Amino acid sequence: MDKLKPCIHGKIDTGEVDLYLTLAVYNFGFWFNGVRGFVILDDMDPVVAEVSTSGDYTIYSLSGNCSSEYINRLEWSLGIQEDLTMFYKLGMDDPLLGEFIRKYYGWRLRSTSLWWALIIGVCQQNASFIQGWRMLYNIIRLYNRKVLVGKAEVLLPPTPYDIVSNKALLINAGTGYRANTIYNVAKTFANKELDQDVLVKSSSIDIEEELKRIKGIGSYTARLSIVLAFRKYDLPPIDRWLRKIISLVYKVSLKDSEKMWMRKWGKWSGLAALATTIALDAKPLSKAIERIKNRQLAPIDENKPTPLNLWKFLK
DNA sequence: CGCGAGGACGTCCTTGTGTG
DNA sequence: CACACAAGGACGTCCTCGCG
Repeated sequence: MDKLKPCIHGKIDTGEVDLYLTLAVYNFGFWFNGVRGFVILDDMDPVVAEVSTSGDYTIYSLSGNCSSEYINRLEWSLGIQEDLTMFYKLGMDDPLLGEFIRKYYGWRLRSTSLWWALIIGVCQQNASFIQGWRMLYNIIRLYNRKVLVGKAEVLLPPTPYDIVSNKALLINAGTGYRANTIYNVAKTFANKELDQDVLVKSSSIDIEEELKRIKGIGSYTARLSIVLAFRKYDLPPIDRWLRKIISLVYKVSLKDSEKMWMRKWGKWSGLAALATTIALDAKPLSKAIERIKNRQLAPIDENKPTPLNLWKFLK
């Protein structure tokens, strides 16, 4: 097992960002325990930051040296510098997201590598929220890639090479037909046909088209991974669930839902889409509609997995 | 010929029904 | 009441078909 050595200590000036929320949402127990999180800054040549909810951090790398660029990357991953003023302004009185935005204004999306973002997207296909995250959990557990961060063993997502050389584990992870798509994605990365650092310079529209060339990656998956990996929010990943909800809340046809959403949220459309899943605890459609009717538009911590408390269940 | 609508597909979860 | 099992629901992508 690779041993990572500490290279930079520091404290994040969090401003209005709530690191608890930011680390908790859509996370696993092995990466967040309620007070400290591990943020993977490089999942190929492993670089991992250990971050406390108060902002103290240590960055670890193989060599024990690392450029201060990694501090930027950590802050970027946690959305520290992201100015959401306009997003809040747009959403403050929104019938769907208003309450969430008022109560959870400290939340920031936690970004991932494009590689892992695509896997997240594929696992959400044709699956309920918990089903998809269980697949991701299984993938990480089965490939069991670990590094030593200080004294702690930390799991990392498998690399594209791990997956290309052992496709069978994907099937065991309960990914079903998605195994083929994940394998296709892995091959694309392993063959260097996809490069996050190159793509980042393109527009969302062009990135989406590029990603859709991979068989099994459609519009939803491409857009979700653009949101997660690039913090570009202008193209919203809208699934059946959100389409129905939009049509209900804003009284538009299913067909016009996406147009309506983009008109309302503009360049924040993708972030708003993700926020909606958190606000409604990613409940299946029928339950989500009930929640909207009862005006329960902020997360409720029941004893069941939700985006916000997932880390308490999948450890 | 290009485009969009809509069906097929596939997997696991939830809900409902029946059994002991 | 506990459990097993069946049926239906939740979903995104791909492909076909028919329309303009």
